[in-house]
Amino acid sequence: MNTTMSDAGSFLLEHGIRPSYQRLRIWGYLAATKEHPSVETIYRSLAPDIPTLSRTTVYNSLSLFIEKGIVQPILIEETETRYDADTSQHGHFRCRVCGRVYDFPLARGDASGGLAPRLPAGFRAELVQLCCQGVCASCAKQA
Amino acid sequence: MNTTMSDAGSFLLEHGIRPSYQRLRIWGYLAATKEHPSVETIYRSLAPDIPTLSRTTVYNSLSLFIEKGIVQPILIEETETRYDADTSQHGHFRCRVCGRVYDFPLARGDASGGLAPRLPAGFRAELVQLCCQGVCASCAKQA
DNA sequence: GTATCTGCAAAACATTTGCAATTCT
DNA sequence: AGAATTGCAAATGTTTTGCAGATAC
Repeated sequence: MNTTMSDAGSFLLEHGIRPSYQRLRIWGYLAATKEHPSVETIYRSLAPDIPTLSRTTVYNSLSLFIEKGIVQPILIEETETRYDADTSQHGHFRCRVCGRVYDFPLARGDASGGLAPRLPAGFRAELVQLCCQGVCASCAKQA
Repeated sequence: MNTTMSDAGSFLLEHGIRPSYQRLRIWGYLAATKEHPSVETIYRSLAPDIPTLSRTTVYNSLSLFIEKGIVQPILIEETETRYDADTSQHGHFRCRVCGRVYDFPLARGDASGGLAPRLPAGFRAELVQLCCQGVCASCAKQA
């Protein structure tokens, strides 16, 4: 990705988010990584550079991003929520050895498979998530 | 389901779990419900009947059940983990209005769709979960 | 009699809330 | 000035841990 800070500003504005310095930095960090970081990871990555940053602001910003639809929370760990700036349809894989969370593409889904599950009549899904757990290629090699 | 207490005892034994009274009751409760209860729900349901029961024992028992593969934790709520005694392949739907978690069957999965996602080479999935969120039929009717 | 299991109390975390200080317009 | 935002401190709620007593084999 080749997103400059001012691009990010426009992007936030377009989604009804006032681009404060903290929000820009948090968004910038999240958009640039594929690590699916937790609040703690985001905080620790930015804090050295933004000494006054607080965890509360990270929580606040992420809640706002989720509400505005530009970030997706990933419930793949028992202990903490992870966040993903990629809101396109894809699956997540968590390695139980190293803890990393990977994206993976979904098989081209026909209406009945993939991520368009056949729900009972009257049920309307707004959000669908496919989460796997296992051992990643990198950790499997070392075993 | 038509599981008696002694059946449950054999079932636990077969899975390497010593069937203490508490474990029997917790397993019995979980196996009989489709509510996907949290620790708190299980505790509050059994405590009136087992006055000395502690949340710790509920946590301990569930951890053991998960380790032995007879219970699945469901990470579908941000606040608390829910548990399912049905370890067969199925999806979960959480209603954001009433909070209930429903099971739903998965579309017959061909190898590339359903719940057999195409992972990158070297990745081995041990657990796959499909979680949806939205509004259930019952809550949609009332709106 | 030795292992295991239970349950209380305290600790450890992640997350939320209240509020005062700060920043932006 | 007025509204939104930040960040500290305290509260909340879930889950874990240490340990002493109870229970099972």
